[in-house]
Amino acid sequence: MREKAPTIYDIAVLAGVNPSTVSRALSKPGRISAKTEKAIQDAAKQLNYRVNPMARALPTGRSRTLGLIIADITNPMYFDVLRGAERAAALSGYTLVIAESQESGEREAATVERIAPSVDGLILGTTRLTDAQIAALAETKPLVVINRRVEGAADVEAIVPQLGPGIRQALTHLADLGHTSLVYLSGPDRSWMSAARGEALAAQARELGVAATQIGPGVPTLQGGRDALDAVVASGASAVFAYNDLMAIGLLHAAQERGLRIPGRLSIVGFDDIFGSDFTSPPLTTVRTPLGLMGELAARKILDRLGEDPPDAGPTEAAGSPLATELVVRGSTGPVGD
Amino acid sequence: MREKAPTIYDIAVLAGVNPSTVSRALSKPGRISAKTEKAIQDAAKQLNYRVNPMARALPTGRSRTLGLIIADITNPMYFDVLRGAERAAALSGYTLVIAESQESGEREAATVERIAPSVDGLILGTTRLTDAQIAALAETKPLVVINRRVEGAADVEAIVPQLGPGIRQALTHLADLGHTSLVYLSGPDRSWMSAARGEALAAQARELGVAATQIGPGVPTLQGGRDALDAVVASGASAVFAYNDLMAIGLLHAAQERGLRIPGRLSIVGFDDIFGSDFTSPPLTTVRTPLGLMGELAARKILDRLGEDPPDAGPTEAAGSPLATELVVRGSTGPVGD
DNA sequence: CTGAAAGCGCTTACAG
DNA sequence: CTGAAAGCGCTTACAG
Repeated sequence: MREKAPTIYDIAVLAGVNPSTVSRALSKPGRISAKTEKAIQDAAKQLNYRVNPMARALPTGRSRTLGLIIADITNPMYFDVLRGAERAAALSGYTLVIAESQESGEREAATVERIAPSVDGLILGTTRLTDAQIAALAETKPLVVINRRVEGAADVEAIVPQLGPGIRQALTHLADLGHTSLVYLSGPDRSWMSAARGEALAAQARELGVAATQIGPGVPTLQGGRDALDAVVASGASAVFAYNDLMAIGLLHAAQERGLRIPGRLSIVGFDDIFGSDFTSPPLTTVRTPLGLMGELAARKILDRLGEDPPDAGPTEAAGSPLATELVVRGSTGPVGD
Repeated sequence: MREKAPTIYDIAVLAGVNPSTVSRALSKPGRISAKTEKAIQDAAKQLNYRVNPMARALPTGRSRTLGLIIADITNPMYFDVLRGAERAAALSGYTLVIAESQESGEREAATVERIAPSVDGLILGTTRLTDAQIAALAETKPLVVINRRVEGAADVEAIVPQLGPGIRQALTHLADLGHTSLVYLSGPDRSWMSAARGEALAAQARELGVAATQIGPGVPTLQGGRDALDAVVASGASAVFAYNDLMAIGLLHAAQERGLRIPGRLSIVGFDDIFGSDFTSPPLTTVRTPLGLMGELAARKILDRLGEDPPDAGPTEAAGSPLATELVVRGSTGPVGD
């Protein structure tokens, strides 16, 4: 029922040339005499030829495929990363393979084993692998990690947003509103990014002369945010930064259920600006992370290492500091004690 | 720097057998004498051998890869579909390739061209292809479409949720609250699912003796929901079903900004129960679509056609009617005129 | 510029 | 049960 697809041999017969010439004409146009090339193109069109990617992959060792591994596909943090990576890959004719590691280091290792052999490069979203494991993987093929820095592994590229600008803006915004003390509700202990946010916050708060304490660690979910309400209130701070938007939203809801006015009684700031963070009432003020760009950049770095030229200098490059965070002011922050 | 991976020839030498025996031992264990198999396994382990998926794909014509194509990766409707499909694929040792068609039929066709040759089966999320195009594709390899029915193409599997239960529950819920007239805010004209929801709603409303009108078409986004507020109010209905949650949430926000109490003045029901639909105040009442299951089922159907046995009879099968929708009652519906 | 040949790493009839 | 051989559909030195 399914008739077999035409091959370069069929084209060769039709165009009256050798199969190797067909291969050349199709894979590196321009290196062949114009008329031979045209005859081959015509024959290919006539036969409705499509190159067989598996057959091409064997001699070249390249599958033109990139892998993206994330802990939880439905974590909204990764929607934009996924989109950015997919678009960048598609622009270079690459295909994105995705796999979920489901929150466990062992599963992640198994997932990597499964995916790695068939991709030309790998992007690790939320990785729980050790630095050593990551470094070993990077020996094998181009590797980029997101939201984490790997020490002592020169060939592991890290895509980490620049926290400074967004945090500075947020702090200034709160100071302008009269806040003099704030608290950071941290995320998981093992989260590299949670620590980075806490440290950046503390450092800049010090500079601006506002008091900053830290509570946690918390689970990076809505429920984790809800659970932290008591501790947040107990901290006495008038403003809180949650590790991520999910926690911020959970906290917002819990606070409102207890009758605390937001932002009157408590100003809340999240991180990332995930989908849905503007659905709440009041909508969430948050430090936006350029997730889409991060995904795009991750894919581009791998493509560069694979020797693929950028399809064209998109608007991305134009931005001076593409990975800068920025404050998105919405309704969950306001004058202190309002 | 990157040393080349061991092959079955290396194993063959080490184990003192023919490469073809290695191939058999590795790809169909049990068909080989126990001790030879053990020797081969040991050698493979010692060399840290991994089968080369591209090399395996060439003679077999199977890449052990499934493709999922959706219009917009960041449409939350597809998060769970994606997850369900990825998990089902992973359970059978398959890998999921994903690609975005970006809302255009032509791009979708191009994307399909790019993906199809390297996958063993294809899942079409939001497809804009014509029935004829879909039928033609299905000649090539196993194909499943989601949220759409394709006429006259016996080999195209369609995964469509069962609208009846959820809609019946919603209608009963509203009737119990005293609502006697409702309006359906439809989605895009060309959306198969928008029409299906409208028809199911109209039919069941008739049965229950509640008046149902329809307005639209609308754009299936937050803004589309906002834009429909005037028309919804003008309809005079006390309750509105929006085509999807995004529109429902947009409508909710616009209504509140105009000072309409929700649900006092207007009860709002969405469809799908996407991520974030419980972030609003009041949280959204919605007809949940079993998106994750749909993705899982889509992948399973393809795997079945590829001759892969179900890894084990998971809880999924247990459910009598796995694709039934169900009402999730939250705060956006209430007594009429409250 | 193009042909003839070898090879990529597997799988699978075909023999024995 | 296992070996020897051919083949999957490409690519790429090597000649000419």
